[in-house]
Order: sequence, then structure tokens, then C-alpha cells
Amino acid sequence: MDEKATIYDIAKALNISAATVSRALNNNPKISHATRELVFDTAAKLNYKQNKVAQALRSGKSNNVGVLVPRIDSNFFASVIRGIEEELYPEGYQVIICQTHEDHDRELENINTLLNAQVDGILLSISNTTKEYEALIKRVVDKNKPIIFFDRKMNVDGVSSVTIDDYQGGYLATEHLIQKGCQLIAHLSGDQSLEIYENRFKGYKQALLDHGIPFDENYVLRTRSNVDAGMEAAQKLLALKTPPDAIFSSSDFAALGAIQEIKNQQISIPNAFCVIGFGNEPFTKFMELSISTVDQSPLEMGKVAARVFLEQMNNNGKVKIEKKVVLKPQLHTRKSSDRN
Amino acid sequence: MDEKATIYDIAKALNISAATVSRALNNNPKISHATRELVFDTAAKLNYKQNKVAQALRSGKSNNVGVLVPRIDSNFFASVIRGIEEELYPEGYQVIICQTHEDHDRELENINTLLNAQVDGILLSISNTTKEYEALIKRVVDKNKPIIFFDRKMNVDGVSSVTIDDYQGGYLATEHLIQKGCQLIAHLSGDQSLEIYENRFKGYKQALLDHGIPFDENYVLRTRSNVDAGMEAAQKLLALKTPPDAIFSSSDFAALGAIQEIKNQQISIPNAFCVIGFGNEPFTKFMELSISTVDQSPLEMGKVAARVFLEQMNNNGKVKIEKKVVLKPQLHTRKSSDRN
DNA sequence: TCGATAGTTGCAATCGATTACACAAATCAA
DNA sequence: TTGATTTGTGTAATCGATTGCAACTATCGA
Repeated sequence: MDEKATIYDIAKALNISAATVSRALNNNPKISHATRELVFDTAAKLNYKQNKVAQALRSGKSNNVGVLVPRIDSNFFASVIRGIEEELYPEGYQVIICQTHEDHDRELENINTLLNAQVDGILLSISNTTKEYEALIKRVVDKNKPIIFFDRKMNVDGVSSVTIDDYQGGYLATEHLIQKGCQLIAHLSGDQSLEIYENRFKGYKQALLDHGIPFDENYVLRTRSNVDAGMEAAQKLLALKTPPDAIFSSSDFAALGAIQEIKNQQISIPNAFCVIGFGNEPFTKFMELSISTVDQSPLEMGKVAARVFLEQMNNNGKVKIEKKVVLKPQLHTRKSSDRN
Repeated sequence: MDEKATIYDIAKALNISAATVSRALNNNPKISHATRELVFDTAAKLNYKQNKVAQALRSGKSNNVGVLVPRIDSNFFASVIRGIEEELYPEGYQVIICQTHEDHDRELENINTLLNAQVDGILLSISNTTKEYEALIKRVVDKNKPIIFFDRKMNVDGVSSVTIDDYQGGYLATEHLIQKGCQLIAHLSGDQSLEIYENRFKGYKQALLDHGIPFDENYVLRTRSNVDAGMEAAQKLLALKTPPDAIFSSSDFAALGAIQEIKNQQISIPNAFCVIGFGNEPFTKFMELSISTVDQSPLEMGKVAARVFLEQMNNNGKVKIEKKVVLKPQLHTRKSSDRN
């Protein structure tokens, strides 16, 4: 029965007070060398482990950080989380994961649960941009707990964020297609109430404009981020009287679906049709017809978000920091758009 | 400044004792209806939130569960975690994620950290089968904290596990190749110090035996779980004086690498050569030459592991449960082995 | 020899919630 | 009216670690 040993057990064993034990363990200089040694020895002997919960209650600092993502089983979010964890672990923080499933209520609930659990900060990627919880976010900020948005952000005063330049990503992808000689470029857009998709769309539009290509609304389809949606979208596009000769998809999954449909219709990629996706999902590289895409460096995003959090923790309320980090997207050109 | 409100604040506001407030909030039947209402009203007014840390200290129950995985950015582990989270969230548990990076020391360190954080249980997938931390595991069990292994387990008395039948998986995969007419079946094995890889190998061997095919050691290569390793392995195999006509790979990534190499050598898949992987990674389905593989139902695995944990929590030390759940692997036959 | 100083250690309160026990008020029966 | 219950609250201890404020013991100088 090695039940948990406490500082009181050590104190009793040595016939000293718990206060002394605590100070010894924390290397308080006021403790004599002899006592310190004794304490450490018996601590080891009794297999003493510090109770972080008690410490958290006393100090008001839990060393836990909440991370909120729509879902964890997506390469993107899993990689971001990996980055966060790797950066925070050496600093003694634990990462608590919550999934929102793109559900707003669940999101609010999760934030509250995390606050009750006394997390020291929250890193999150919101599921939509409704302003409904601005009040909640503000309350967290007022408590001097850092909140960091990553990837999908909201604009709230005093809240930092780490994102990639989706506008530039959209621009680069579209420009790439133009340089490959495409002239009728369609766009599969995600839910444009999310800033990220809106920005990719804007980049797309601007690239067209800058290269003197007319923007055609019929070439823009709202598409969910999965293979079937991509197939469906491609079907619609190819059925137009003037079908496009290229697609820039805001989602790799939709891009894949589109490619499958295009092939079904015996249209040759990349010769007769080019496709580029967004996200650099692992499979885009693995395909025989590898898919061009835009990388979002999720690992880096997670690490940077974690560092921003640490900065704010260590600064601890002295100055209110609002840091907006924007990472550069990286174009990966592959076979799906590879023609001279 | 809405600093956190405590039950004492509510008590003061109503001029009653904190004990009464606590009881009212917990719907203790000894509290009069009138008082209860008053307490709930002022709690809402003061925006009171229960401090879970204080409660955890008092009750010895943190409502946190630690999950240890080699890494989180793999489809398999991310899916398992998703399953765990989805099952535990409704029960009021939070999931704390740790990555071991296949590093034994890190693993020990993580377990200790989780224990210090007073988690109510630990779900883990070990990085190797060295028995070195059997003592540590035992200590956790003695504290009556459930430990559940998933996927990669160790055999420790009183510890439950949720795995898939890797032996059967290996058997099914191999048998499938045999039924497709392959006679010279090679095997890319992972680190056989891990039970899972050893079992897949055993299943492979037995299937050969059962079908009267001689086992050839030269056809078994230890291979790391990535594309390059798979290419290299295929190269070696194809250079043999009697090259194989099929590969059963313990890893989808290695299978993919092998396929790429085989194609490079102008060998036609599946006509002249069949390949099957293991893991049902998303990309295996997406490829044009989709890859046959064995599914491990990670989501289900996570959910079952979570349920086993809950069972043990609710049973709370009355009986010592040791539950070994073994899920059935599922064969997914696709183009890479699709011939008459 | 006495007071001052430095060096160590203990006492007790604190963080917030819970609960065994005690106690007061109200109700009821006889 | 009195004793026995029932009902509702308060007191104080507890979970484990930390820390401001004493307090005690040497040691030293005068």
C-alpha cells in the first residue's frame, strides 16, 4: 500500500514541520544544508510526489492549457496540436484537448469547462465567426488568461492570433494556374462565413484581376470539405456551357473528388485541366497523380501559438499584448498542375 | 473586474454560511426550497463557476484522464483519441494528451507527470515492450487508478487492454494474397519487439503454412513505417534471384513505398504483383491504384478503451477487473490486389 | 555578561469546496 | 406543557502545499 506520501508524512518522519519540508523541497535558501538533505532523502524513500492539484489551488496556476479544435482526427489539427504540445511540454504545461465538432454550443460549453478546470490559457480554432461569444472571450481576457486563436480567428481586442496568410495562399495558387496557361479558373470555396475561406476566395479573385482575367460568379461553388462534395462540384462545373479548364479548391479533399470526376469524364490532367488544392494533406503527395496544393505549416503554427501563449504568461498582465502572427503559405506544385 | 466568485461570496451576499451554499448548489435535500432558490439566483448573478481544482483536491478526483501516445499526428492515434474524447466528454472527463515520441524515458516521465497531476486514470499505447516500467504500472494499479492499454499493450496483472487481433489481421491479409494466386509472398515487418508486429508476422507465417506454402526467411524484412523504407525493401526483394510476387506489409506507408518501387521497375500491379498493407490510412483509399489493407477501427478502439476505463472507475476498487478486449480486424480489398 | 545579528524553523492562515457533527427552531404527540 | 422528532443551518476540519510573520538558537562584539 504505498498510498501517496505528502509533505506531512515527510515532516512526521523527520519530526519537523511541513513548512520546513516545503521550503526544503523548493530549495529555499533559508533552510540549512543538513535539513535539506534529510528532507530530500526521506522524500525519495517515501516516494513522495508533489500534488499538483494542491499546488494549483494554492497558486491559482494549474499548468494546464486548453486546446479547442473542431476535431482532432484531421491531419491539420493533429499537427498543430503536436506543435503546441512539443513547445509547451518542456515548460511544464499539460495540454487538454477538446473537440467542438464545429458546434457552437459545444464550443461555449468547452470554454466554460476549461475555465472551471482553471486552465492557465486557451488556444483555439473557432468553428465559425458569429460574434456571439465575444462576451465570453472578453471575460477570459479580463481574468488575465491568455487566449490565442490559431488558423481560424476572430477579431477581439487584446486577443492574439496565429494564422497563415490565406489571401496570399489563394493568390499564389490561382496565379500558379494562370502561369500554367489556364484561363477559365473555377474555385471551390468552403464556408465563406469563415475568414479563412473568404480570404482564399479574395486572393483568388485578386489574382484573376491582376492578370486581366474576368471573374465569373458561376465558377465559384461553395463546397464542403470532402471528396463527394468535390465530385459533385466538378460535375456541375463540367456541365456548364463553357466549362472551366482549371480548379483552385480551398480543400484538398474537394480537390481530390474533383480530380476523380474529371478523370471519369476522360479529361486529361494536367494537359487539358489543372487542379490545385489547399492544405497539403498527406495524401496529396502520395497520389500517382500527385496534387498541387498550398501548405499551411501546421506544426509551425502550433509552435508559434504556444510561444505566443508563453510570452503572455511570462509577461503576466504587466502589459497587454496583442500579437497577430501571420505565417507565409507555401506553394507545392505537383503533377495535377504540371505542364510546361 | 469580475474576479472569480466563490461560494463564500454567495454566502456573504445572502448572509448565510458557505456550507449551506455548497449544499444548495449540490441539491442536498436538507436545504429548504427557499434557500436553494436564493442561492441559485445569486450564483447566477455573481457568475459563479465551480472551481474544479478545489473540488479535485477535496475529493481526490480530478476528472482528468491522461492519454499517452507515441505521437498524435498519425491518423491512427488521432482517431483513437477522438474516440476516447467523444466517449469521456459526456461523462465529465477531460482528456490530457501526452506524446512519448517512442522514447522510453519520456514515457516514464509522462506517466509520473500525469500521476502528479492527479489524473483519474491513464490510457496508453506503449512504445516498446521492455518490462522496465512494470513496477511503475503496478504502482498506479495499486493506487486503484485504472490503466488501460490500447493497441500496443504489455501484459501486467490487473491491467486491461483493448487491441485488435493482429494475428488474425496478418492471417487474413496473407490468405487474401494466396487466394489471389500469389505463391511467393514477402512480408515487411515492423519492429518485432512490439507485440503487434510480431503477431502480424505470426499470422502471416501461419497462413502460409496452412496453405502449404513454404516459409522463406529471405522474404521477411524488418522495415520502418515510412515510404522510403518501403521503397528500399522492395528494391532488395526484387533483386533476389527468386523475387516474390506479392508483399504483405505491416505498414501502409511501407506498402506505398513498395508499390512505387515496383511500378518504377515496370512491374504491373495487381497483374504481376499484389500488395496489401495494414492500417487503412486515409490515403490507401484515395490512390488511383487504391491499396488493399487491414482496418484497425481506431475510433472504435478509442471508444471501447474509454468505456473500459469508465467501468473500472464506477466499479471503484470493489472488484479488480482485468478486461482484455480484442477487436476484429477488417480486410479492405482494393485495386492493389484486385485480380480475378 | 548582555544585547544584537544572522541563521533556522515553526505557527497558522490561505486557496475553494465539501461534510461529519452539533445545534437551534419548528412540529407533533401525548 | 413537555419530551421527541423533524428540518434547516452553522461550525470547523479536511484535502496538500505555500508563505508572512514570529520565535528560537547560536554566535559575536562590546
